[in-house]
Amino acid sequence: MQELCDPLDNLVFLSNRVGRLLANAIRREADFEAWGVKSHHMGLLVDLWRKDGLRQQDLALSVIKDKANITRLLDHLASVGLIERLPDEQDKRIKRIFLTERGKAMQAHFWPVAAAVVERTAAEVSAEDLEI
Amino acid sequence: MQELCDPLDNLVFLSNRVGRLLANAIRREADFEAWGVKSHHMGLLVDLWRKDGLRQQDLALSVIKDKANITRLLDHLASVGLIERLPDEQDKRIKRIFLTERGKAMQAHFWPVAAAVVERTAAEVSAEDLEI
DNA sequence: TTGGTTTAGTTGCAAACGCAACCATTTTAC
DNA sequence: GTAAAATGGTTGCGTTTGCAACTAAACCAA
Repeated sequence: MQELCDPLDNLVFLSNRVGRLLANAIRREADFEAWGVKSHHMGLLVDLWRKDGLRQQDLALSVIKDKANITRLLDHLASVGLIERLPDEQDKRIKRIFLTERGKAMQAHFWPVAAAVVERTAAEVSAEDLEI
Repeated sequence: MQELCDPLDNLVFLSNRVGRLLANAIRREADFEAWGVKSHHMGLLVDLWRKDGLRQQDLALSVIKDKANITRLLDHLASVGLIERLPDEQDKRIKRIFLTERGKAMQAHFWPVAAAVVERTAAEVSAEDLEI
């Protein structure tokens, strides 16, 4: 049993740790609260910065939060003027999420800081990675 | 800017996805609810299965939840007889967390199922991994 | 020693979360 | 075509979560 499990839970364990190390470090150094958002919203924003015009359902899958939460988080992001919901032309059920100018401005300010943090943690990560 | 960011947020993105893919798959196939715990407790248990006798603070760091939550989650795990808190001899502030026999029994039942799931997802993971 | 700072754990409270039920729209099957 | 099933999004509700304030114990400095 031990032989099977070690690499496996290492994988789970590591992937959790990496994401959280980064999240914590970034939270410390980049103050996204100045933009009117909290840490809960960052996952959504990062997704949108990667790819604009997603459906709420896409975001739910990628961030792995309930679609009900996505609704509420997007309500907030819209209220602080970072995103807007535009109806899909072909499918009237769908609302596509787009960054506003303010949303893109935030990305421009936020990205470099986050990048620096990740680069700094990259060393430890790859070190641990090699063990596996 | 774009050159810097792509590999970096891929890392964040991937590590999130991997952990959650696994978590979801395992939840579907191994019913830990039969042991009186919910998904929220699993991270804690996995940590303890890796290493017994940790402090609550250690668990908080590793699971990256608030230490207040660790207290509450451990309250529950203790109430269903999976763990016990023993005071540290040298430092009276510290409570060390140990698995009970029942806690170890759960590990024995749970590990093989989780292992199978992870092995099955390992293929996609390493595929995505190569992109980075 | 004493007094101030740090660390471990607990409790209160507001916010975020997952689940389920719901409405609207689209797709599938007959 | 129409009825049934599936999909996208919203709302309600009970639980979990993070933050802040707190107690107790250990550490450090004068």
